[in-house]
Amino acid sequence: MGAVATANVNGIRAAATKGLLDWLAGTPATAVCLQEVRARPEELPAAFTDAVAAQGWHLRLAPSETAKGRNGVAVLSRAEPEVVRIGFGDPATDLDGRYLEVDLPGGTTVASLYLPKGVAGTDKQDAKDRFLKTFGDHLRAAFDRCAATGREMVVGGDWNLAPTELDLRNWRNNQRSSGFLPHEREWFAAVLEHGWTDAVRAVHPDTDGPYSWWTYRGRAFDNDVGWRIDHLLVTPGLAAATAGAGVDRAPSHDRRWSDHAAVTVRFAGAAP
Amino acid sequence: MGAVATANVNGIRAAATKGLLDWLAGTPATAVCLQEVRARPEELPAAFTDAVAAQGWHLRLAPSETAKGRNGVAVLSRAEPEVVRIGFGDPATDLDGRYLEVDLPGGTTVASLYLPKGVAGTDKQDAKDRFLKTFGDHLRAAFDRCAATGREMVVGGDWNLAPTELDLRNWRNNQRSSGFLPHEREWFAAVLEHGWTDAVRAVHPDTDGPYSWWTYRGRAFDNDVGWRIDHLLVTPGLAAATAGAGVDRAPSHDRRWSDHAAVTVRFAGAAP
DNA sequence: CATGCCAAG
DNA sequence: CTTGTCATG
Repeated sequence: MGAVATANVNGIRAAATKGLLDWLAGTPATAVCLQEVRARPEELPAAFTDAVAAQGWHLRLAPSETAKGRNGVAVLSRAEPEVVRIGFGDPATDLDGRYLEVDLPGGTTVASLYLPKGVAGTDKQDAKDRFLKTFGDHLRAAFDRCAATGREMVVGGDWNLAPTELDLRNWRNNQRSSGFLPHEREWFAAVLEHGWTDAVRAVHPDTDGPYSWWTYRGRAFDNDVGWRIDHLLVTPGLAAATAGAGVDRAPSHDRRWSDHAAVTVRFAGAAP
Repeated sequence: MGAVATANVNGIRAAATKGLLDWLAGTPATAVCLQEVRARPEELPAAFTDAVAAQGWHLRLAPSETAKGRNGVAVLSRAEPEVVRIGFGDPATDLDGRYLEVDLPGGTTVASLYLPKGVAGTDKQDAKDRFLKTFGDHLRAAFDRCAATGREMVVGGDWNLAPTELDLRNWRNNQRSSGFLPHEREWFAAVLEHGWTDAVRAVHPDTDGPYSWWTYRGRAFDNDVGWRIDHLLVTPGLAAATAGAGVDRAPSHDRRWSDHAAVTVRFAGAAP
């Protein structure tokens, strides 16, 4: 029995002052994927790294080497990682702090993903689309490798993409918004078609949401005007072992430590 | 009986959240010179301008037209100004939000000055030195005009200059620092020589300080490692009427609303 | 060490 | 609306 969580922390230094440590202390997860860490390891306050270590976490962090204070993904795990891989072999993005894989003891790989945010009709969307192309190839190859070797894998992250009409509050108004463009949804559908399982959607096949991101502007959080863009994709063995999945929506606006909420999947049995 | 104060607020919007309004409500001053307002009039929160008006102040603000969020001087007065003049006729600096004069009813002029900060040996020092030249001419001309017409005048501001060894804690270490360069001190001495009176120094001729600025770094405020760079210069009639002058040092580090403290001069009799 | 600006989200 | 950066103080 174990669990894996993912959370876009929107600046780990800010989140640390607003309750991230309390959340970490209480999560059932044995591995946590973080995105938008927005700090290099040496920029983390000692008080934070000390507290994380005291809670029994191992931290592996892939900051952006290309833009200070931007992006940055990490994996916290209760077990010490055996192998760490930064990027997925794409020279255009490997140093951007967007993808990190750790192999954990027991045959499970946990990956943290921060997929680029696009702006429809701009060069940012072009960059996102290029990432989707190369990352889609990586996801399929990783799936096949797991199938061949018997490993299990979780890819947790901010995918900056709502897969279906269930996954954002105002889908009709957002059909030309990046994150809900037809070709982005088709891309995600093809990933699932290859064999990956969207753990939260598998557990909640018909509900609106649960959303995982709400803009800080206006009353979006209080009115639950959100998007489900943070996903945990799992290989078939973990999909079969899934015992629950959902969003840890903060109890109140004042208790949020990010504009995203953490997403968690729990597994029955040994894994991971 | 009246009083005039000067304060570099280091961002009036930030100062407003930290106690500036309480200080304004309690000051005996009938006119207050502000520097580093760092906002245009339309950028001030309505709650702030409303509170200021409710306290009975008239606000005249000369923001920087050349750099957003920089400089900016203002005068608050209990009486409504009769005339407002921005700059002192120097095309190189008039639009920089560094100098404002208001003529108040009763024959008193109050000016708010934010003299450039220099960095010794750089073009910033060259700009400061050019300002000293043209502003020194203005000060002398204004003094002579007051003498000829019977007006009184107060020039309050951040002069970015400690006039003597009494005016900074570590003068030996700062002999090559901008703000304590020999030619800057000579410039100030020449201003006094022309007839202007440094009100605080006149009241406290022999004391170290009182300092009016302490860097936010380290424990400068708690250890009183400061500089006296905020001055109120007055014409002879007000110098003769001076009943007291000093620095309103905040009671604690936590109660400061700026890295500068307010400086106040009190007058006996009618003026201003 | 704090300000307001900025690009980004 | 919030993040971290930056230039400036």
